[in-house]
Amino acid sequence: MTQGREPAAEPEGLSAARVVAEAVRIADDAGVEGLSMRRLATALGAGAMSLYHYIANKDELLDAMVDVVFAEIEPPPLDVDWKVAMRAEALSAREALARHPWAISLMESRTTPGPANLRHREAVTACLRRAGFSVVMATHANWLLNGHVYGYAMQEANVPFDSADALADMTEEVYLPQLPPDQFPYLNESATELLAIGYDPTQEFLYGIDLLLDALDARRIGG
Amino acid sequence: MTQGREPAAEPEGLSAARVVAEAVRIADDAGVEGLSMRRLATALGAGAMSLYHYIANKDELLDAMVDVVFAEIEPPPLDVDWKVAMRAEALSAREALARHPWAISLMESRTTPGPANLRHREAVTACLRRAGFSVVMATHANWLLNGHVYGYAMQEANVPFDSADALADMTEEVYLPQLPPDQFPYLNESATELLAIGYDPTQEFLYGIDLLLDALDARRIGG
DNA sequence: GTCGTACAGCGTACGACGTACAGTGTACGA
DNA sequence: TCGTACACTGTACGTCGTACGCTGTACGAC
Repeated sequence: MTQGREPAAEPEGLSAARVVAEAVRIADDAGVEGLSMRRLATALGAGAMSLYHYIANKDELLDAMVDVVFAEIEPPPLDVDWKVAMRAEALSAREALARHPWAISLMESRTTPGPANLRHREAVTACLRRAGFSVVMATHANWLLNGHVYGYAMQEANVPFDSADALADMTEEVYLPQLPPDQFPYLNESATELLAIGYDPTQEFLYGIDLLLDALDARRIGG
Repeated sequence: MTQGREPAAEPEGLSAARVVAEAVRIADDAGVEGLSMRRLATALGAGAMSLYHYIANKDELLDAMVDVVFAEIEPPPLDVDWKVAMRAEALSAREALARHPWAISLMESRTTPGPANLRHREAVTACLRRAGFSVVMATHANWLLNGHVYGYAMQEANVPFDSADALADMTEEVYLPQLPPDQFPYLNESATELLAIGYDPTQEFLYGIDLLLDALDARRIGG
């Protein structure tokens, strides 16, 4: 058996970072349900049990994967207006979640935040506090903005189309027929009109973020 | 073997509704990961494979379970101001998700809405349209309000304490020690201050809903 | 040079899982 | 009396996470 310092043909032998990175890659193109310890090990040119030298169990692996996603979110820049900064942060978060669609479902079940998560939260809180938010108002803002990012990602997952055209086709052929006007007059009307104007749900994210930032700005002092 | 019209000692023999209801009960006190077809069957006094006469597969069961949760959400009452109505609806949704914590993680992965889901969406859309929202503005409102409910539920799942006291204890003993002031000055400050004033994250939901309703009201006409 | 120890990795095995398949007894219409 | 349909089940297969005990190698101490 090939052992010791020559794993197979891989860069440098195993390591926690390499294990987690490969897990992310697999989840990216097969989903979390497609990520098994055996498959992960095979992709790394190793046996399944070797992974347990770097991670305690699969749950810890999932924790680490979520933290990788948090590490990809750009913290809000500190040299611009807070609204511009938080808008950029939210967009970056939305992009990270779009790159790793599995992350949103994992985040729900993970209760202990990883280091990248903490670092990111610190940066966001710093941005808000420096902009004049009180601790309580910054907490409100954090809950609202994060909630928008997560809530949008969840709803987007239920309408999984990458283009407005694809969504339009699907609406016409699948959704609308399920919405007879006598049973669902308002949904039918909405679907019809949105289809006609070439509706693109991507805009919803920005609409919401801007609405939230404006509303928070108005309540920034006082609260 | 006891067969035919006398299952065991259960109400009326199996049925899709009974299977789904029992699945919800099991998930309520053991989580989705504690729900297996064998366990569900045992709880119903049946063999595992009997379930497949009422549901095609486990995925379809999960779809049906999610729809049960939607059925529990009170539609917005039509005889009051739209803000009051939507506030009540959001609260009801938040309560349903709190009763069934597993639902939020399932909703992410389910793409085909069940009948209760559709009925509920129809009622919400009706409420908004009658309040003067255009189709597009109603869509904005829907995304935002739903997003808030889901996003809040997700964040709440990461801070799983039923009382402000329990959260305070945990903050003092576990969270704060992980936030040294030199590394996380702002998070440390926030945790300390929130701890001092007896912060209760439950209020965040209402704060967010009211902010959203006010902001949407201002944009109701035009948009 | 020899040896003890620590480390990295692996093979096997166990008890769960979802579910395909091939039955089984009973009720009921003909 | 019989055929068929129905409600239900036992067994078995392939997969999962992972406990356990084994390997070969590197390296410091002597």
